[in-house]
Amino acid sequence: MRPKPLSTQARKRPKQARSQETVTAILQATARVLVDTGYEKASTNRIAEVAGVSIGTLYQYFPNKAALVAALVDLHVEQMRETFTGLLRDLGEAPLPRAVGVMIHAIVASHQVEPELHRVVIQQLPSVGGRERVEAFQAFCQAVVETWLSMNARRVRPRNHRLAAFVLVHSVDAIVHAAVLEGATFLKDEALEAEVAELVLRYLSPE
Amino acid sequence: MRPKPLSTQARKRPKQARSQETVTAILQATARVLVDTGYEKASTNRIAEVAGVSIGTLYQYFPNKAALVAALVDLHVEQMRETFTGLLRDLGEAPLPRAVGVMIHAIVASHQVEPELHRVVIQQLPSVGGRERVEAFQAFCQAVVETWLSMNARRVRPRNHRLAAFVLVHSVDAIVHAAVLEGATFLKDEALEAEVAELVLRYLSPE
Amino acid sequence: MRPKPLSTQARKRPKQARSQETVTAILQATARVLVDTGYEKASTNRIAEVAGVSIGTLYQYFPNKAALVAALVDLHVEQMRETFTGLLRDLGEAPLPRAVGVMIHAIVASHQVEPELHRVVIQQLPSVGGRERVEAFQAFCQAVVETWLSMNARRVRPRNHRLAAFVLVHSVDAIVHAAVLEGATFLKDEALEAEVAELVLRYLSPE
Amino acid sequence: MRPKPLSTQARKRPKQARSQETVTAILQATARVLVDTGYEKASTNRIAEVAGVSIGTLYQYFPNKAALVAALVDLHVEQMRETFTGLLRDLGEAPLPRAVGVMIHAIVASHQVEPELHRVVIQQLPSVGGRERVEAFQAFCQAVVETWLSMNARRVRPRNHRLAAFVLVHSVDAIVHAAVLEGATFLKDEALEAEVAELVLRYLSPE
DNA sequence: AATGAATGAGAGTTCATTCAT
DNA sequence: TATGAATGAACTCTCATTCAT
Repeated sequence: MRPKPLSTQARKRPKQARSQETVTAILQATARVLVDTGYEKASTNRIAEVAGVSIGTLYQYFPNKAALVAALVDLHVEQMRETFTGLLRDLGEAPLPRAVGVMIHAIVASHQVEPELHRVVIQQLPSVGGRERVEAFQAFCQAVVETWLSMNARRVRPRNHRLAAFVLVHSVDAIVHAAVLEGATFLKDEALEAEVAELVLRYLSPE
Repeated sequence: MRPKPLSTQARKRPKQARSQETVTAILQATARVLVDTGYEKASTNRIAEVAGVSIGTLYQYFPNKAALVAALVDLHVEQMRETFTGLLRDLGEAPLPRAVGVMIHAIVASHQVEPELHRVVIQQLPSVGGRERVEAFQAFCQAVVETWLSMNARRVRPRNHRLAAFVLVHSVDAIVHAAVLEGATFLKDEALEAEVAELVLRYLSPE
Repeated sequence: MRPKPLSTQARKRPKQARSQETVTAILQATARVLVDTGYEKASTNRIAEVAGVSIGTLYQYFPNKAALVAALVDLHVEQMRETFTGLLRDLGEAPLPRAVGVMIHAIVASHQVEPELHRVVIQQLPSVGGRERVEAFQAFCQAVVETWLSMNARRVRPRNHRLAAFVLVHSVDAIVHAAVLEGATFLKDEALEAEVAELVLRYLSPE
Repeated sequence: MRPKPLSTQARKRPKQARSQETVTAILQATARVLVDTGYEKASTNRIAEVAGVSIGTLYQYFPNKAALVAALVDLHVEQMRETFTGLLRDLGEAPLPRAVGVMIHAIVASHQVEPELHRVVIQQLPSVGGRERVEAFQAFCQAVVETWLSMNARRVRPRNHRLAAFVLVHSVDAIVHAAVLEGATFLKDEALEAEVAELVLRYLSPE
């Protein structure tokens, strides 16, 4: 007997074009159902129905519900990461205020990729297969910030870069989260983004 | 399907001592099962069993699962609120650094009331009956901070007190959350608390 | 979290009279469905339906299908055992031919307790939970015969009593089985029983 | 439900060499999967995979699962039959003890052709397509024995040859079965075979 | 006030089988 | 002749909830 496939791994890599479309359809349906009905009420049968495939087809590609959701979260996190890193190119020698502005904007932007899906992912997903993937993204952001702090050590006040990265990423993240979840009245004008910049700059400034 | 009861309110207010004990036992069992097995696997039958009470008895006091969880969350939030406000007495005329230190400590302390339960409440609870109650506590904190800012308007830099309260509460909250969830290596020494104080003080300082 | 109940153990011991009836009804329904449709097509839903209880009730008493069938087999084997031992009292000092006749008759009789159910149990049950229980009965019969041989060592030819018991019990058992399964044309007249007695007596006779 | 195909017959007789190999691969895979995972867990998809063939190809040669298993059982029974008859040549005028010894050995040997597969076939196969084929082999053995009894009528005691064949074949068969299934500790030394010969000879001996 | 047996919709998942390519 | 994506009925089992006692 073969070992049971690890619960959150995809079942097979589709080879034909048709299957690729099917997988895409299933993941899109998963996102939609998750957003519409929440995780609790999102059943695999419903997802298959929305995807326009039979339940059997769904299970050909995903061994269980957790794996299905995990795949979707992976996709989402990957998109956030791309958006984030894409906005961070050429940051090296920018002056402090500009650098901070860019980084904050990158975080904000990465949270605005499919914000409704993001809300569900953050708020409702059970630990297994969901949350840790998002936390991995946060860890990645922290690493980026910590690296940047080290590279600009002479220009910033904090000496413990890891601690500073921890403080900064969580602060900014939380504020952005909250703003996104509140329906974004704050986010639309740039007051919030500026205020966050103020927070960060003052925290980093030598003196 | 039978029509779903909509209420999240408790069914009856027990007046006799014995009933009160029963309710307490049920809520404690709910907390334990929630912590032990997570929300997904916490069934009402299991909770009744752990409480040493029949399932029928449980439903005499709580009309449905949501109400049960809601009552537990209410209790928890109430304890957080008490801890929080308890630490905030006589803050009126304290100098800025001390006032900030006290407030930060109050937030930290309120998060350390039954931290395991807190983790479950924050991470796993479905919207209904759980999250909005926690958010209500955050809103309360924000109101407190906003009030304090207004009362100390001359001594602090930000002019938009609502925005500042939003920024501060979410920042501090998120950092504390994260620290609690990470197993609290940071929290034990006071480095983190000091760093957060730095963040807030610099944000508030005029010029 | 409690350890998962071993797969073939019953779930709870019913305390009220009503539940005892329910359990009986479920087991009877299991027997009927097993006989009517065979093991493969016997679904738990069908069994519950025939028993006149809901599927949930069935699962209150039996944690899974295997446990349900196992309980039924236990009951059946117990009845066979009672029939068998009931016919064996006062065998002690009977002359050889009479003793052999009685034992053979006991085996035949024990196979005629609900022969249709017996057929299903023997022919169709998957290893888990079914077969080994029947094999335990065979082992029991072997032990009885071996004991009897030892107690009558002077009167019988074979010296290796364990081997002799093995040979005898399997022979008689198989012949009876086959006769039962073939629709019992042989069994009705006593020719077969006499012939088996011949086989055994000749095997046991000293010289 | 689509109408279920009723046939147990193979779909087409492969004529080309390649097809023949494919069929062989499928049947070998069936045997392996049956032995490894048991009948319950043996799925046609799994068999096709093990055979290194697509599920579609499997269904080109076998109209359904029953036919597939039936073909395998046919093969197995055919091999048993060949082994059996192969050892029975030139039995005609052999003295009684030798003849009996040869026949018993033939039965034992025929049960040792792929004993693991035999176990599965005997223990696990559902009636349809499996069991009756094995019973056909038993009937064949009975016919052989009955014929031999008739041809040696003067030398043997029993007058009802059909009944005697029934008794003998089932006895020997059962003992051999049981020995094979028990892991064959008895079978290895020849004590068992000798004891069975004793049983049979005494049963057949005139007076 | 307390019990616990009973309910049953609906969940996740499997697998024999088909058919367009 | 071979492929493998797609199908969907049917399965086992859970759990929030009710109600007669």
